[in-house]
Amino acid sequence: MDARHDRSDFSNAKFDSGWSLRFSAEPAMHKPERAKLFSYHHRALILEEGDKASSVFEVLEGGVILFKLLPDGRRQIIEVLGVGDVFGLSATDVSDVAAEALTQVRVAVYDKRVIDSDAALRDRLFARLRQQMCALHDHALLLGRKSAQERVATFIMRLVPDRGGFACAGPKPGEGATRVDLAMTRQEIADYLGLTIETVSRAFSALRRTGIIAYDKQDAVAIGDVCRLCRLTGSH
Amino acid sequence: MDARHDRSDFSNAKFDSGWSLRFSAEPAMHKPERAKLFSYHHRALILEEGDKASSVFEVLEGGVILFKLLPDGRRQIIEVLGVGDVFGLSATDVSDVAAEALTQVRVAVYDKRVIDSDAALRDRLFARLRQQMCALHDHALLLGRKSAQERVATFIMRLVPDRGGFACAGPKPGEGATRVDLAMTRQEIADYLGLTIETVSRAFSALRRTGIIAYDKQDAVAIGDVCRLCRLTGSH
DNA sequence: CGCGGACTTGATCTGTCTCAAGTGCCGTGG
DNA sequence: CCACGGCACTTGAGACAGATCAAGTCCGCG
Repeated sequence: MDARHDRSDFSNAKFDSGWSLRFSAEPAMHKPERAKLFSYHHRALILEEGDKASSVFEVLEGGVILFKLLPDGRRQIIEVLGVGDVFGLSATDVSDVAAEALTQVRVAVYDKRVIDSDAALRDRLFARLRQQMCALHDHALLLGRKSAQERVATFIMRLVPDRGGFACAGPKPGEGATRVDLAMTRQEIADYLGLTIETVSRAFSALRRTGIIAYDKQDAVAIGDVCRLCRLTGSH
Repeated sequence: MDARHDRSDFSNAKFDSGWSLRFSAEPAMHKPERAKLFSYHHRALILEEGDKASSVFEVLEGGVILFKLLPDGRRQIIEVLGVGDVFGLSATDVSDVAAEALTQVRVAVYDKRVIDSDAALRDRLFARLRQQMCALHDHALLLGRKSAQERVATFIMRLVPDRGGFACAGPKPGEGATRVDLAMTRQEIADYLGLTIETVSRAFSALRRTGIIAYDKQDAVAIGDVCRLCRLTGSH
């Protein structure tokens, strides 16, 4: 292991923002006003790298992945977005990433002028952007410094609401196994975590073998002891 | 190599935003109004993970690195910031990253209320944030999918102004070797690129051996043929 | 001149990738 | 109802890029 900076008293546990993903529509979702609404089906391409995109997209329901391709076909999934997340704003008026629907998806598209004229909307989108920025920071740490096992453990933890982060609630007394829906294929998980599909598969198998997770359908995972999984993320 | 998605006709060259870094003060820098000004010397810690930070920091002169630590001491440098870049805004009012001065640095710190009341300032900071978001996207691709050699080549290219990106000017006729100042130690480069110091050193040595770069002092690099280096980044 | 810190280089180790078979499941058609 | 094909996933064996361990070298500074 390289890059050890001695801070043995230090843990970033309490600073981990503990963001997590939700694909189901928010019950009391902000009503989108002055926005165009679009729907996309599972796996539909919403935006390509280089598409003109000066508007802001907000996910109302479902999941979206943002990815980039290298000329030789290598793919990196940059962000996995859930309800409330935003995309489409790049430095230029051309998108720097491609966007694909992970599930059936509903999005609101706001014109630049609408955003300029609506302070509340702007604040909401901006707050979310800051949240996504933190997620990108976390993910850079994962991609640059975590082992395959730690990456997969971190990935699963991100799907558990209210756990593993900054304000982790701890296990609710008498709570059974937590169930999470991966909503991504092994290939997509691999492209997100900077691994190969085989390495991801082996990491899942290893977690299952040690009894930390269980699953029959491979995308519906039951976590017996969330804290035990959390300890494998490398962050705590 | 995994994750090949056949798009043989595709190149992301034209979408690469080609952001680059500048550490010297902008000649016609926006005059910071209603902001507190601070200076930090080389290697000074500006912000720690977990520090209260609800204000926005803007780099006026010099370079800043943002990084995260894992409890066992592994470090990942998340962003390398130059003049005009911003930091300090996280999802909560607590910083999710630490910030350190890479050089002698001058920063402006804006209070939240000042930003709310000044549309021009807000637009400027927001535009820069979008730019940094694109840089984070690019960097995720680098960390997740590029080889050591490609990472180092990409790193050096980012220090070359106006080249390798979206709107690459191409070589100026009659232009000699381009000189860039790395401004970072090998350890910092390694922590930024998700590699070890030895691997970074070997990559630099290999580039020198093949004549693509030259250097005496190890942080002052001369690039004979920028296009040749650019072809090693994996992006083009 | 001698020391320390940053870098380089070599030798070896190892985690992840690559290549190659599987296995399981689900939908289709006989 | 079952055979079939296709796709996603799993598993194993071996290769290899990059990490680790261990000397060096270079250079600035007291």
